[in-house]
Amino acid sequence: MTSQEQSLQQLQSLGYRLTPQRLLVLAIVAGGDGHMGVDEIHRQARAAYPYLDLATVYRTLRLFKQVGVVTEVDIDNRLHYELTAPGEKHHHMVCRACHRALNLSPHYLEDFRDTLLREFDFEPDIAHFTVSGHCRGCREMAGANDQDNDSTAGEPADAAKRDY
Amino acid sequence: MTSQEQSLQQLQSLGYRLTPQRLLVLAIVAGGDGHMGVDEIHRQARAAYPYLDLATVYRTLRLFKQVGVVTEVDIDNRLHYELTAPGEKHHHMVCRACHRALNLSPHYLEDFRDTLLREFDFEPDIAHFTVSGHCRGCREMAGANDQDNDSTAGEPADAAKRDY
DNA sequence: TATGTTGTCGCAAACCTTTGCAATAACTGG
DNA sequence: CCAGTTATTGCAAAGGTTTGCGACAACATA
Repeated sequence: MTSQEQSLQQLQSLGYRLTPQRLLVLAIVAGGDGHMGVDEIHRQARAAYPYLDLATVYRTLRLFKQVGVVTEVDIDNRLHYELTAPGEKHHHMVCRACHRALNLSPHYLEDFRDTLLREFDFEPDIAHFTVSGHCRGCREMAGANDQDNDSTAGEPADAAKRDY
Repeated sequence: MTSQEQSLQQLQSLGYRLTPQRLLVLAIVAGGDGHMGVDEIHRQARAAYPYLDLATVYRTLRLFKQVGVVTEVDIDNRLHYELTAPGEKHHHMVCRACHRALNLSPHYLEDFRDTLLREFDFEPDIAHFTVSGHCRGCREMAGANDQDNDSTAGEPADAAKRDY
């Protein structure tokens, strides 16, 4: 049984229905390499099934996330999704300057999770954990920038103070 | 010199202008207890200055965040802000079920930050760090729920599978 | 296969947040 | 104190995401 079939069976066993829309979205996310934007998923889905609504894509992906089939990554305030590969799970570090997403092994979060659970009875949602910050390249480029550079621009190299 | 005056002077020294709108928003955030929603800030601001636009409130808060004057907290996909109290800095754990925000001492994040910096040259944006998950009360209520319960409902206690 | 139940879809509208733009106001230098 | 520069505002519109609702379709049962 493939990973996709497992996901479908899991959905069904939880009482969710297997609709063509869901099969389609799952196939597309599984077919893409790495995280895909919602609009891209929608565009590809429309190619096969033109009536599929964007709202349905959002709902489907939200459901998939909830059952663990996909992992959600917030990149520059836009939702992206990738298949949750069992055995290759990872979290993400997203650079706020260049908006690239780097993978982060779960290993780095285990201690943190354990601490929160032990100290506060708080179970962090590490499954869809994303750390935002600045990657090496963009940090070098920005030079001796203080602490909280929140440049939302598309490209780095514009550390000017205008247009906050 | 009060903390607010310091903030204002910092803004000015960075080349930003001191406008009545900014003074007002700062005063309101400073006056509130804990994090405030944008709409609430806007509502209070309007009482004093009816023409103040919501977009200005957003822009002002974004600027304040960027300079470190306020801390941003994402609660249930809505932005909230609180004054960054020097010496009492803290991060947040936000429960996805009851949407309450708990404070988290920076101490718990230092190791994590150091590791990311050392291993990946990635500087996490811990200043506005928020961990989402489930708090004690909601975990007890949900019982033996598996892993990723993403109930977006307003109140707990409805762990039914409908309305994903 | 026919029928009932109810989860899901498409559509439209709402929500929160951001952005483009011309008019305005804060700061600078004279 | 006046004029020039340019950051900032208000407004309107867009952008990404969510939601209400009636029609529809997936699943179960017989």
